[in-house]
This record gives sequence, C-alpha cells and structure tokens, in this order.
Amino acid sequence: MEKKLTIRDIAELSGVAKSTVSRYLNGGCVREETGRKIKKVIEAYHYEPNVFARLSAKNSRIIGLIVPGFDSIVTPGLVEVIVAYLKRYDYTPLIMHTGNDLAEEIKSIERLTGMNVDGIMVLASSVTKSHEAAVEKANIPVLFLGQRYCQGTSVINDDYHAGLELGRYLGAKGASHVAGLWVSEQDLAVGRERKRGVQDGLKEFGIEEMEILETSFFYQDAVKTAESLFAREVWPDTVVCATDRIAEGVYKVLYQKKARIPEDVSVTGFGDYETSELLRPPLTTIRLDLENWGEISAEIMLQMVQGKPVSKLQINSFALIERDSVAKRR
Amino acid sequence: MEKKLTIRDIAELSGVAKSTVSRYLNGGCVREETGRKIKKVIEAYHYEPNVFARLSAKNSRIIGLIVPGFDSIVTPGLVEVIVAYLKRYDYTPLIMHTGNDLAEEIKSIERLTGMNVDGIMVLASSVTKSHEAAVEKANIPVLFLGQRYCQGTSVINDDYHAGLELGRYLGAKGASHVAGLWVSEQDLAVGRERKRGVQDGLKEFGIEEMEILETSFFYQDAVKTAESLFAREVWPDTVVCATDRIAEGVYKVLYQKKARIPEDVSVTGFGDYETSELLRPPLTTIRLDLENWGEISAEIMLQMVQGKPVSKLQINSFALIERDSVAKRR
DNA sequence: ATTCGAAATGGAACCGGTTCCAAATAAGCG
DNA sequence: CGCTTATTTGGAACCGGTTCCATTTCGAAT
Repeated sequence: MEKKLTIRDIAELSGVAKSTVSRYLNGGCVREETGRKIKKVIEAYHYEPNVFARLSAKNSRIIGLIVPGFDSIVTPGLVEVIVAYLKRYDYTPLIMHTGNDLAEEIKSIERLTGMNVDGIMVLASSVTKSHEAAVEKANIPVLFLGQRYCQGTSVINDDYHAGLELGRYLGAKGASHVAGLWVSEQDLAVGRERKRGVQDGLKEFGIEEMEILETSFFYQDAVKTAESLFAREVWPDTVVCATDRIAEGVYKVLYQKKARIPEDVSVTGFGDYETSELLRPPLTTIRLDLENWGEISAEIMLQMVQGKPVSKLQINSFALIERDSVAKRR
Repeated sequence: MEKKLTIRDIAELSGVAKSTVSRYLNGGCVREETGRKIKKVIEAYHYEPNVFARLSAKNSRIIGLIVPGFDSIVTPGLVEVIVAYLKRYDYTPLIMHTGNDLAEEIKSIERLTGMNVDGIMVLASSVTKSHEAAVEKANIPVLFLGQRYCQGTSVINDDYHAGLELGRYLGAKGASHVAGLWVSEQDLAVGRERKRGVQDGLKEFGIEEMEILETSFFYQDAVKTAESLFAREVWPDTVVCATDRIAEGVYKVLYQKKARIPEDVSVTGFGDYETSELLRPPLTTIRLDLENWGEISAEIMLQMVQGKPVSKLQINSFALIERDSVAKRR
C-alpha cells in the first residue's frame, strides 16, 4: 500500500542529496561510507529506480528490440538469446512488436528514438527508404538483423550461399521439376537472396527454371498455397520452401493427398526448427545458428552503444542438415 | 539529422502554449481552429510524443506484459493476440521477459509499476507470496494469465476439467500402465490442476496409479526424461504429457527406439500446437483456444484499467482433439 | 451594450530521474 | 601545520511531457 519510493525519498532517508544517490547508482564518485549508507536504505526499502524517468540521461541502458511477430520459431528463439545477453550486461531490453507491418516498423523506430533508448535492434522484414530515413533521424546506433543495411551495420544470414548449397544439393540429387514456395521479394534476405542462391545452385546442374509460388510466413497461408499447387494435374518432383514453417504446410497437404515424401515429392525447408526432425520423414533443411546469431548481434549492439568501432557486416553461419525428405532421382 | 521535436517546438511553431498542445493530444478542450493549426504543424513535422515522458500523467496508455519466455508455442501465440488487441485500442504494450525466472517475474512487476504503466498482465508460472506482495504494492490493476490468483483477477484455462476429460478418454480406451511426463507442482495450473484432472479421470476407470516423471517445459529436457523412461525394462502403455512440446520429446525418443505409436505406446499432449497434427501419428491432445484466451484477457485488462468492474475469474474453454496417437487396448 | 457563465488558453509547478557547477571536505605535500 | 589539489557533495536547472489554476476570450442572454 505504501507509495512507490522515489530517489528523493532515498536521499532523505539516507541524509544526502538526490544527486548523490543518482551518482551512487550510476557508479560516480561517492565516498565508500556514503555509498554504504545509501545501499542500506535502498535495500531496506527495496527501491527500484524508474527506468523511464531518465529523461535527460546520456544513456538509459535500454535497448529497443523491434520484431515482426512471434509466429515463427526463429523470432522467439532469437529474442530469447538476445534478451539473455543484454540482461547479462545489465541492459534492459524493450520489445516492440510490429505484427509484420512495415509502417509499424518505422513507427517503432521513431517511437524508440523518442524514448532515448541507447540503441535499437531491428529484426527487419525489409529495409526501405523510410527505414533509412528513420534511422538517420534516430541519431542512435541501429542494428539490422536478418536484412542487409548498406548505410549502416547489420548481422545477416548468409542467405545466398545457404541457398546455393541447397540448390546444388538438390541438383546433385537429380531434381528436375522444381517448385519454390517463397515469400515476397520485398524481403531482400529471405525473399531474394535465399531464392537466388537456390536458383543459381540448380542452374549449375542445368535446371534453369524454378517455378515460384508466392506465399507468406504463416502456416495457414502456406497450406493454401500448397493446396493450389497440388490441385494441379502435374506435380513438381521437388518443392523448395523458404522456411521450415512453409515446408510444414506442404507436409500437411501431402499427407492429406496421401502422397509419399520423398518418393513422390521431395521437400526442403530453411531454418531447422526443433520439430523439423520430428516430421515424417525428417525434414532436410538449412540450419541457421540462432544461438550464434543472437549472441553476435547483441554483442555488436553493445559495442555500438559504447561507441566502439564495429564491422559493417557480420554474417551468421549455416549448415545443410541432410535428413530424409529428399530422394535420389534418375 | 534534425533533432527530435518536442511538444515545446510544436507549441512554438503553432503559436500556442505547450499545455494547449498537450490538451489537444489528449482530447481536452481546444477550439476547433486551434486544433486545426496544431494538427497541421504536427503532421508537417511528423511529431510523435515521447511515450515515456508522461511522468506525472494519470495514465500512460501503456500496458505491461510479463512473459516467461518465447520458447513454447503458447506464449508467442498468446502475446500475438494480446498485442493486436491492445493496439486496436491505442494502448502500447510493453513486453518484459523473465526467462522462466521467478525472481525476475517479481522484479518485472516492480519495475513496471515504477514506470506508471496503466496495468500489468502476467503470464505467470506460479503465484507466490512475493507475487502477491508485489501486486499489493503496485497499486495498479494486475491481471494473471494461466494461473489462478485468488486475491485478484485472473483468466485461466480450465486445466482441471481438461485433464479430467483426457483422463476419462484414456481410461475408456483401456489404458492401464500410465506414465506422466509433467512439470513441477510449483506451477499450480499446469503442474497441479491439469495433472489432478488426469488422475481423477483415470481413477474413474480404476486406474489408481499414474507414475510421474518430472521434467520441464523445454524440449531438450523432455527428451532426456523420455530417454530415461524408455531405457527401462518395462514400458508404460500410455504416456501423458503436460504439454505438446513434451510430447514431441517423447515422439523423438520413440522414433529412435523404433517403437510404434500408438501400438506400443499411446502418447497425448496438451495445447494443440499447429504442428501437432503433422506429427506421425497425429497427436491426440487438448486444444486451448489461444485466440479466445488472448482476447478475453486483453479485454478484461482494459476494463480493469478503465475502472470498470470485472469478474474475478474467467475460464478459457478447451476441447479434446482426438487424432491417432492413442490406441484402443484390451 | 452590458453582464455572466462556460470554454479556451497560458503560465507555473510537477513527475522522477540526471547533470552541471560551485562549495565543502578530504587528501597530499613541503 | 598551512597550502594546494583532488574528491565528494548539495543545489539548481533540465529532460518532455501533464495538470492545476488563474486569466482571457467567447457566446448567449438580458
């Protein structure tokens, strides 16, 4: 029932000025004895400073984290890692959710800059000119995850080469009629680079054409797209999916059609969700090292915040995980 | 590059006092003409007020949302729904992440109360006395999700009856040697009520004993626990899992052992993840209506914030989803 | 035109912190 | 022990908003 304590209360209770308490909290000059006194009061009363009242502070020790949504496995996993890292270094993460809406993404950047957070990490779905403008205005370090940001710093997956490896693998397996369930090209990393990699890999084996069906990151959309694909007379022998989630949609439809994977159709994913090995047959996919990705990103963010120099582009590693969803053909 | 605009700038640019701008923004008394003038300036300069500077405001239109982690499917899904709802009513959700740590949970409550958010929603893993103390001190509406909070308001799943229905179902199917992979009793809703329901349901069919193996919400832990279970000589004929995620762990181990589900072992889950129908065989489980749960919760939260009366306890509905992971025995 | 109450406005104080600066205290040194 | 310098400290101003209250303006009624 007692009112929330403010720094003034603590100051009075320990018989010093509030500036002294503030200094104590932020590691400034305070005599050891004074510090002890303040510490005792703070602990006795469980005082917690109001993080958002640091209006005029140089640094708030808050890092904004803008995410599209929590519907995939990648986002929550990555957030998990990043949050843990930031906390370890005593930064408070502030998660903003855009619901896969580009305009919201921009707005979130603006909003966060207005809150004088120390830095912003954007798990962007694409990097538009509005993004760049918002970042310009922001005047604080902004780190893009997953999408390359030429004007600044980003930590991305090596989507092109991952795609390339997958394309080559499929080519070597003798795929011939390949369809891709993909997301919009607006998403440069996943929608474009990843796809281009696959196409180039296939080309090396003489497969010039990969039919693309556009879908979204959502499971239900993937199911619908897959349904339309397999409603046709002739089926592809291989379906490449932009993400594991989309591959799950394909699995569902193929189960319904009583088609056999991979005998009738080979399927591949991207991401290696925890459950992808549980699919029957286990899904062949590209593993993105979330742990590594998150750690690197958070580390770079903190370095940027502390004004240290960082390399403009960090690339997260990947690995092809071969399971049983692709058949040797011909 | 231009500096961030403040309310003072807007006031000067439109030739009024900043109190007037503030009033305009918050729907107070302003002449139509004045309003138009201010509006023009705000739009011309893309002014966005600093949400966190409302230190002395009655209400910040911010709702704190405390979640344990994003590793399950339930949490991200629920957050998704809640966030969408809150935004629709022009509230800003502030997501705090506790990493399944009870102490962090308390701290988050305290921290959020210090930020004068309008209300807090806690997706709690349990309700301890520390929680109650923190809520007491908070002095703002706090809504618990998933765990019953006797001193206040909560929206929970009907874990007992859901468990009961599942237990009866298994009893009717002729289960006899039942093992449960469960989470700690600290979690009253899942760890206790849900389990008790299953046990009571089984008892109606004369099955007095259900062996419990304690595990956690994490996939990897579930795998380990399942491994230890199936390393034994004699196997249960039915494994009941506290969540679908845990069931996935069981599937993995049974796949490795080349055991047949449900012929050798029946398996059930709880939650009905999107992918649960993709498991082979598709998982029989209890569906929790996330959509409904989230909507109800957000709605109640807003009503609490607006000082309207709400019923202390709301119960989310469930449904038994019968698929193919349980065999008829005897 | 005058009066009066309601609506609109500006100014000042405040929210809970941080930071700057000057004053007070402690420490170092000859 | 006195003087200089470095370290601590308190006080005031500030951050970007909101709110209270007194004052001005408006509009309608007399």
